[in-house]
Amino acid sequence: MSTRKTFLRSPCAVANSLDVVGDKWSLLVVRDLLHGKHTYGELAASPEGIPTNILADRLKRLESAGIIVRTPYHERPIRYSYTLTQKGKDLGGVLLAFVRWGKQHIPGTVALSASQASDGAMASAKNSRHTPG
Amino acid sequence: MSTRKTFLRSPCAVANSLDVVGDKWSLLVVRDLLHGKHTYGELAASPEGIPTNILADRLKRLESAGIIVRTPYHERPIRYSYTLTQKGKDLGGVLLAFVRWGKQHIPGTVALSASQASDGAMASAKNSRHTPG
DNA sequence: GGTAGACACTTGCAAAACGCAAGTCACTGG
DNA sequence: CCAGTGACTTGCGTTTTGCAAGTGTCTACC
Repeated sequence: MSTRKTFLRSPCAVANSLDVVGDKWSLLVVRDLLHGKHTYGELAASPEGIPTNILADRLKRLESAGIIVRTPYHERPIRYSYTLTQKGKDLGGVLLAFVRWGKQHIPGTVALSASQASDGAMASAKNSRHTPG
Repeated sequence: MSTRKTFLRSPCAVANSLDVVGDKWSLLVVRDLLHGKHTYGELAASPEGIPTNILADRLKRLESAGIIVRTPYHERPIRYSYTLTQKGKDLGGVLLAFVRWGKQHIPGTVALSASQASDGAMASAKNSRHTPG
């Protein structure tokens, strides 16, 4: 399902990355996945309150972008588990950059995710509160 | 300008960063500004072709978010020059993370910005004026 | 075996954002 | 006076978002 399906609107890596994950929700889903969540219900329960139709749509998009994979973990009422591919895990660097910027420039924010993903610089985000999100 | 003017939908730095620059165009504007562009016309001429109403809106949003500042460079037909604040320049780290990810995972993309600044040097991207992206 | 949940989604709209084209305003140059 | 440029603004149709409610399949309890 991927034989030259992409016309790039420009060769810029930033522009094309944003075409894939440049919306308000995709990276939050990746963040939660990186955090160890892996079911639809866990993802839907994040404190930002993603609408369920958006979540379903983002999961489809992220899957077809090769960022996550969907594997059944229960058969008869079919239930899927979502996990990051390497491509998805590599977004940890982007998440970390956002965490750093947000912590530095938006008062009241803390690092709740991505800290141990690709850089140990802020692995101390665990001693704080740990309500999911 | 930082006395709890906004209700954060969650304390997560990623979520709040995305509320500010989590759309398809804002970071491209920042990229161009980092690249040395600074007038409306230069920004509108980027290869991704941002619609002018979107550009005008993003410039307002980025200004009220403290990411850019607008200073007049011509008086009688008033013309403004847009430049990044430190907060805006610090988004270079995010851009760089996107460049890395895009180059690694999206075939056909190249780093047209932020790449030659390598790792930590983004913050010093002032007026180097490389080839426009 | 009937009712009550939970989980993983879908579906139906209304509201907002986006994107294209065209228009405006203040000048400059001929 | 008329064409043109730079910096926006306005109109309007399309797309995406967001809220609520609904569906289907099971498990739990009585």
